[in-house]
Amino acid sequence: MARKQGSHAGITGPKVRDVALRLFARYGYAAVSMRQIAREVGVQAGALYLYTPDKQTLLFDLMRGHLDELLSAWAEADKGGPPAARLEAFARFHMRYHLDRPDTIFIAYMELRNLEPDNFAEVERLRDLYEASLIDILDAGRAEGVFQVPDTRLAAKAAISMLNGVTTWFREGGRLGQGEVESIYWDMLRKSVSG
Amino acid sequence: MARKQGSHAGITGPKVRDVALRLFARYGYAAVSMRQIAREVGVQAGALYLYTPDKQTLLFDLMRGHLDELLSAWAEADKGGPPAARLEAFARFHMRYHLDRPDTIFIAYMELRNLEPDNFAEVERLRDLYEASLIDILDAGRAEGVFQVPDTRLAAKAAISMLNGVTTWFREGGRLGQGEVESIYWDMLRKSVSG
DNA sequence: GCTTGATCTGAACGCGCGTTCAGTTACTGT
DNA sequence: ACAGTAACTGAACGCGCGTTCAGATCAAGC
Repeated sequence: MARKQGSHAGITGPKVRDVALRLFARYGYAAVSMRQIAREVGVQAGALYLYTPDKQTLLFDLMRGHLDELLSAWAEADKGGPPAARLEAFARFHMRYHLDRPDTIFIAYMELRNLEPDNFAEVERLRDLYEASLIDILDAGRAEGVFQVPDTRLAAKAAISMLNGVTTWFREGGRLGQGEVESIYWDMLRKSVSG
Repeated sequence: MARKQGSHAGITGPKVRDVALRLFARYGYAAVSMRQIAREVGVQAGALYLYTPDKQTLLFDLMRGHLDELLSAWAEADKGGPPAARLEAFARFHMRYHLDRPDTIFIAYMELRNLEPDNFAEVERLRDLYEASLIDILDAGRAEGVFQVPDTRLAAKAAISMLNGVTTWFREGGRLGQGEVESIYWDMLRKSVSG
């Protein structure tokens, strides 16, 4: 039997990506089988190949899609203004965006080594693009004298590492709310780049 | 044929762990097969089971061994003194220790999800122990008024995230030397917990 | 020189892997 | 009513997986 009712292409396609995202995040790309994905989608394994040419592309599409969205979301959120304000906006945007998409972010940082070289290069390019927007802010602030950092590229890496750290432990309903955590982290970041 | 010459137990055992460490770090636990490990060690797959009961235990032993060493290394490196000095010692120790063992650290942070529940709990316990030593320093500094942090547990997590970040990009022979990077990171950390 | 035990091989076990494809079903357009 | 096509099944392909184990080999102790 096939296709129990109605057209499914518009449903099954996204569902495949959703399920793959969740399973890859939980168990890791290498540990998840196509049959396992198919089972949770509710189809046989063969049907997955109507929506992706292979498993590797499935992973790559998830990563590139994430980075595309991240870049355009920040482009929209960036209101300009003085560097200090832009940095705060960046920090809060980054934490909020990441906390809202834990699975996506987990994959983006953990499954890099499972990308084939070409795919890895493209993902890295997009990541550098995002990092560059933070470096821009730090450069602008240093030029104005409001930030004191010996090396903005290094500071950008340190800042992103710190902000990313939130995603590894924060859980809704814990000791502190998301807003409090955001403020505390922002405060630490602010001081770290100031005199 | 078996055992070409001399006794090998003292050689093969550590070699298995070394190879497993390197391969797990490069390709991920799930993506590395026992046959692949055996090939690089120079034995047949069956021989590995003289040195580990199974693949999972091999991973767990690497992790627990790492954390045991980390804890005792810090216990030895911690010279006490005023909180600011202890924090600097911690930061520099942490970066140096991690940069010296990139493969070990990579596994310790990436393969947690591949640990069975009991093993995970033990690893988490040891990690919390290490984090607690940083929290102690921050608490002491706050009590003396030299650190201004609203939440020492949060600050400890933020600090460790930031310091860990170094390991994801630093390569010997790059734009900056290890000493410079250490100093810049320490400076950012120092400011982030100060008024 | 013989036995003992440590060390390792080589083959095998059942199983699941990613992927392909001929065939089947259910809907759509005419 | 019928053809066409989108969506999917179910079986199969060759292959590698983790693990076990009987047997081979060599070093050491008596």
